[in-house]
Amino acid sequence: MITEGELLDDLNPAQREAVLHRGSPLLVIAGAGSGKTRVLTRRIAHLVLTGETRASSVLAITFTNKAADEMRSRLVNMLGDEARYMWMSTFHSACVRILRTNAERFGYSKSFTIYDTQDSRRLIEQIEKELNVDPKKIRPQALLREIGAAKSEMVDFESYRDRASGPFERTVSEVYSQYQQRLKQFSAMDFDDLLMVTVNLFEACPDILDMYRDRFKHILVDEYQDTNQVQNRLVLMLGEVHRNVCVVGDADQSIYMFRGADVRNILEFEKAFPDVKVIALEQNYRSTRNILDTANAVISNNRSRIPKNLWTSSDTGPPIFRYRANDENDEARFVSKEVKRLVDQEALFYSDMAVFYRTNAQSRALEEAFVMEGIPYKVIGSTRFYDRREVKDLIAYLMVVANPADDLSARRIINSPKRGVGEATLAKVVEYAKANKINLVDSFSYATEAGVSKKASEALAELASVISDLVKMNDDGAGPAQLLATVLERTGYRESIKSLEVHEAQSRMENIAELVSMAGRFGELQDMLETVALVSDADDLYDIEGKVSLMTIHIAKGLEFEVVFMAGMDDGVFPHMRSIDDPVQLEEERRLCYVGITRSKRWLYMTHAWERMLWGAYTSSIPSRFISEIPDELVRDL
DNA sequence: TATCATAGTGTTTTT
DNA sequence: CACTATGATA
Repeated sequence: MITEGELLDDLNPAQREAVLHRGSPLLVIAGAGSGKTRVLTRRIAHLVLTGETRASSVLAITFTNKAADEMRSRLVNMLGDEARYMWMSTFHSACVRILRTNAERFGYSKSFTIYDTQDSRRLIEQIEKELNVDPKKIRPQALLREIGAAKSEMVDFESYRDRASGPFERTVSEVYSQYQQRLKQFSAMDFDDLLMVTVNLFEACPDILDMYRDRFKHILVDEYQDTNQVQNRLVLMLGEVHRNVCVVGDADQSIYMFRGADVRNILEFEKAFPDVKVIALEQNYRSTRNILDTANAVISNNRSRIPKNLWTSSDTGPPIFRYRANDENDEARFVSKEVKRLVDQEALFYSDMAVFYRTNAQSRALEEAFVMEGIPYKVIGSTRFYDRREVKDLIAYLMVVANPADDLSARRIINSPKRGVGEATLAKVVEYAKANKINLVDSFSYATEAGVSKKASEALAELASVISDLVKMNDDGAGPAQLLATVLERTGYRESIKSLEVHEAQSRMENIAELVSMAGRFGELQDMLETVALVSDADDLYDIEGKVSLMTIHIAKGLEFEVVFMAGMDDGVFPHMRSIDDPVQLEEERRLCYVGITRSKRWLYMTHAWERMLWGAYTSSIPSRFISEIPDELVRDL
């Protein structure tokens, strides 16, 4: 176990102050690379080590599950097993935990289902059709976005209805209301509900709120600049009594406005707690001076910004390298050659390097070039493993087993694998379920009564019997892996894949195998489904050993690399077209650029292409304005 | 009902 | 271009 001295020894005065401060709320303004994670970890360790707080009274919120796991394992190293009792997770995971414990108090089943964005979109599209709204004219995504925005400001569908004006908002209002009713009926919640419903729960049941307020003696939140209003509300609610709230953030790294994040929460925090202690961490330990100067030069172009002076005592380092490529293939070739050269001449490892881009689509050309050069790489993010068709299909079976009220998942499995159930059959069972007020899954056994053809009703009866067996197995304690194996065999899912094209079949089987092996790590179905619903792209960061990492800049937040390539530095790509004529959004793009630059410890490359394949046609572009914001003397052309 | 071909349509970023 | 939605045909 670590000693108190060791905890504080290698900290600078500001960091130490942040670790030691007591007695009032604390706001740590932490510049990029200033050691905020270290401060957060040490602060928690110090609280527990000195006996001031028990680990189980600590609530620490991070941006990703991965970050939470890392912090927890560091704390376990410092404090021993007691650290395992800390609440350390994302807002979403913490809320799920609270909601599961108290679900019955507000009319949801304890085994409520969590819908991801894709599920929500499907449900909304379904509702649009029922309401005779053309999903082509008003895209489900647009509705979901609007509904999500409302939820992140805690506007429920009743209040939305009251304030709706104009045709669009009235449509949204109708869909929103239907959507919520349906979610409730299915005992399901979407991402935004997890947060909003928790706040509602606390408001409706003061005794529950008091319980958690009392329990969490210390609350710590990382990446505060990326919290939205509901999250802010949760923190303020929970922290109100003990007031031992410590939040860490950097307004210059706020890059999730589009998701409802509100930098003003940092200011709100100061307003909510007038006696707040503010500590600024301004020494950067990560990057060379050239990189820091570059970052500072770029970000200083943001007008709505509180100036800050991030400094470093490290060496000047290499200049920023710029390459002007003919097209995206030339750009990718340059990057791959340079990666090779750095490995050969600078004795760097592949895992020291990362390539960042603005949009996932840009990874393609890079991947091709890497394959060509034989460079090992890993694309982080892009299509989530759990979003793959076959994976979602199989998980839908498990979701129905865990929560039979989940009609959306029932709809998904009704004809996958294909069992001769089409639109007509679906309509009949849906109608039957509605008329008899039963779950859609339960209607499968009454297909004949519902007027379904003999062939289809036989298929549905068989499906119903498989599901009831699965439910029984689950009750008897069979693990998720065993359930999956049963689904694969009994439903003919495995068999159905054989009819696919060889390459496709192989890739699907691989994914299924991975899913089954992942399921094997869980004893409880519910645990598995929860993990599946809440893991993010960024949580996928294992397995980069010996590989170059490719990712969007958003995912790169919080990471650092010896060498960073920022590809696609073209006006229109980055900053993105849709942000260019809105000053507010342009500033967010610039912060994103700042985040990218500050990920680099030593080498930074920016590449741009004069021509780029876009929507199947070559489009010409000019270098990103962000490049021209870097002082010339820091840049070297290659 | 399934399958195939064709048309149309859309691409930011994600817990 | 790549994906999906739609519609004609078996």
